[in-house]
Amino acid sequence: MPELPEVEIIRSYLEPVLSGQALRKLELRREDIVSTWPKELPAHVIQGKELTTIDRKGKYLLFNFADEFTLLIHLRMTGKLLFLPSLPEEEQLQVMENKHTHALLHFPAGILAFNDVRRFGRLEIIQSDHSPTLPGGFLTLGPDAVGDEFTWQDLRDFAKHHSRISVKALLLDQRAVAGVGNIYADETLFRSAILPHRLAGEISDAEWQMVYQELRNVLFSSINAGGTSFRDYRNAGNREGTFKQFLQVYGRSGLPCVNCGSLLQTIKIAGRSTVFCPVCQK
DNA sequence: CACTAAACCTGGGAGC
DNA sequence: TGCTCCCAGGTTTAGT
Repeated sequence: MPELPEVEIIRSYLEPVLSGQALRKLELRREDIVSTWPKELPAHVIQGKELTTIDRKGKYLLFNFADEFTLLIHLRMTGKLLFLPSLPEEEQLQVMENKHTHALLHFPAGILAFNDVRRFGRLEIIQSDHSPTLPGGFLTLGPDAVGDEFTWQDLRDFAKHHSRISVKALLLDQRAVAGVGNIYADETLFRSAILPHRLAGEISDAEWQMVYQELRNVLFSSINAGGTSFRDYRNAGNREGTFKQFLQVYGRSGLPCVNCGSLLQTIKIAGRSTVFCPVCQK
């Protein structure tokens, strides 16, 4: 799925074209991709309401509507948000007829389609001021990885309380820092020259500062390049991002390290494939 | 606390 | 062609 940079690309694309518009209709082709908090809330409660802003926290998109309602969208692995007016007519038709298009948000400016092959993605409609009832995954998010409030000390402090997890597992833990997934975790650790299976409790302050800097650098660079399209990711205009060409380890298992020429290795950490250079990373 | 596997799903690619 | 197996930008839950 999209990680933070890809979700941010989608957010920044949609915000100027949709904010200020009223949601004319929420068309659900499948009911099971939507949940509401509290449960009794009907999903159509946001129909007719003005979309005021589109925010992002970690990998969540927040469509903020009038009267304190918010539509949370998480794309998980293969979810896409496609703004149909940005697509050639032929592609619009394909999206409308695609069996994996599960929801359509009708705005005056056009239709926003939610498409998700694997159906892991979710739409969650919440009352913004009822925080105790919010979905757990959203409530426990740590600081956003590109936000101003995020500091290197957040990483170190999380490590103090979870000293026996690997540094890779820490980066993937959305409670430690929100928005990092498998691609950018591996890229960050390579650029920091740190082995992914090192224990979080044994990372020095200087190393945490390095991880923090490299994480921010790679995320901002990817945002500037339109994100990474490794396989499924497309932006709201159904176009690929261009950051794949700058990946140094992700997807390069068995290929030579760009620094030293050693063959990159793959191990499993926290259930995820992890690619690293056994020589450059210490 | 922390690790693993399984669950949620579909499709693409490799190997036979 | 077709079958089987493995893999996938994520997260949650159950079991050890």
